[in-house]
Amino acid sequence: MDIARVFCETFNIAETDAQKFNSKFVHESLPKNSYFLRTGERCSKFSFIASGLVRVFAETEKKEVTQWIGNAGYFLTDVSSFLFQQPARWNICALSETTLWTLSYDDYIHFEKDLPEWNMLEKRFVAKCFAMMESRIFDFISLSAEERYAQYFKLFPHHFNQVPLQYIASVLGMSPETLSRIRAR
Amino acid sequence: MDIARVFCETFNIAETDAQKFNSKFVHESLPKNSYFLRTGERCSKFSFIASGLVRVFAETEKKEVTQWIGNAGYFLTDVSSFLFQQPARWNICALSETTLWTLSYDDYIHFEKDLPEWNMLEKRFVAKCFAMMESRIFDFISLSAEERYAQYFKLFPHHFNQVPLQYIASVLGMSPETLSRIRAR
DNA sequence: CCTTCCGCTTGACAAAAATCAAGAAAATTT
DNA sequence: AAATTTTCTTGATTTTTGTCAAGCGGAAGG
Repeated sequence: MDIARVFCETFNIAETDAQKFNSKFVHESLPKNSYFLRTGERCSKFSFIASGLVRVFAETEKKEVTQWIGNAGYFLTDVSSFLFQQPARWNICALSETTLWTLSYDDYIHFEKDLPEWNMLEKRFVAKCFAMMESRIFDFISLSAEERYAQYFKLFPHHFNQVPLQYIASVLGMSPETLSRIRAR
Repeated sequence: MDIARVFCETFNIAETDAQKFNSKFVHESLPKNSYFLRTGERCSKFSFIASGLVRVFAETEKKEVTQWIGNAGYFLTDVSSFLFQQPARWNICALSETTLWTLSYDDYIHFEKDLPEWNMLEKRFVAKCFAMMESRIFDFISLSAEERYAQYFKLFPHHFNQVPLQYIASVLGMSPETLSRIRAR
């Protein structure tokens, strides 16, 4: 998997420009059930998921809440924790053997200093994350549980044979039983 | 209201740096019920709400969905439409007489070209927007309707005597009747 | 000042979803 | 392969929420 290619497509820049970033992303392996990040830590990685699946979740007094399932082709980090070096809100744990291309925070800081266009690329990246979240909120306030399931199934059909359904239920904001019944139809 | 001061606090920069941005933000008045933006347009403004209230909403086949209520102290734009010059998703309409400080897209482009730190400021701004959305999604999947109401009331108590409750209900993802009943307790 | 419109509340009922509990199915470990 | 754990499904019940309809009250406009 070629990070430069991914950068081209994600940030809409020329392949020659994207090549520059390639070298600082190092290959990393994340065994199943191992943690990429834990709540309270400072996130020091900005990674691209080359293969595998990860679960982003938080613990509350009552229950464990899954915020997102990440699969190959997505970038992975705790945005707020990484950018502002704050304590992380999320746990991030591998659901299966996962491989990453990882930029360390130190190398990231050098990009920020040395590459004038870097901040613009980052801005575009974060703006796209924002747009995803905006759409998700719109789905929560405008769609029924069943419509939200249909939406998710259209976007991530491959999750359904690889991710425990209870986690998907949590992402969709419903109980596992409700998801099971919706699927039965 | 001093835009430079707001920039200092929002982006965590020195007041002298912030002064530079001041001049390009022009004062603008938005009468009650007039539109800042309509779905499908290209958003050409990045504004700061000096006073008043606006409603960000979209039409669906079934109903009108209010995504957000903006009040004094917040920035106002359709992030995706402004940054990527795409057709806007949102309608934005003044709920009351509103005053803004507005940066035009043309001046914004000049900032992007001329000020090396501009993209970093923007990145921070968008990252904060992202963090807000992330929290809101977490609330949707982890809290009950009543807890979500309590949360909203804590954050925006002043909305409740100025914004029609049906709009707040929509922001919270519930029917006006349900909000009314939750409030009755 | 009166009328009209809009927003809010309330009640009755229907629909959707959560909860609790039991058992089946699948995956993992031994 | 058997045992154990985890995950998923299903049923019964309760709780929550949505829908429809009626009525109240205040604001806006004639």
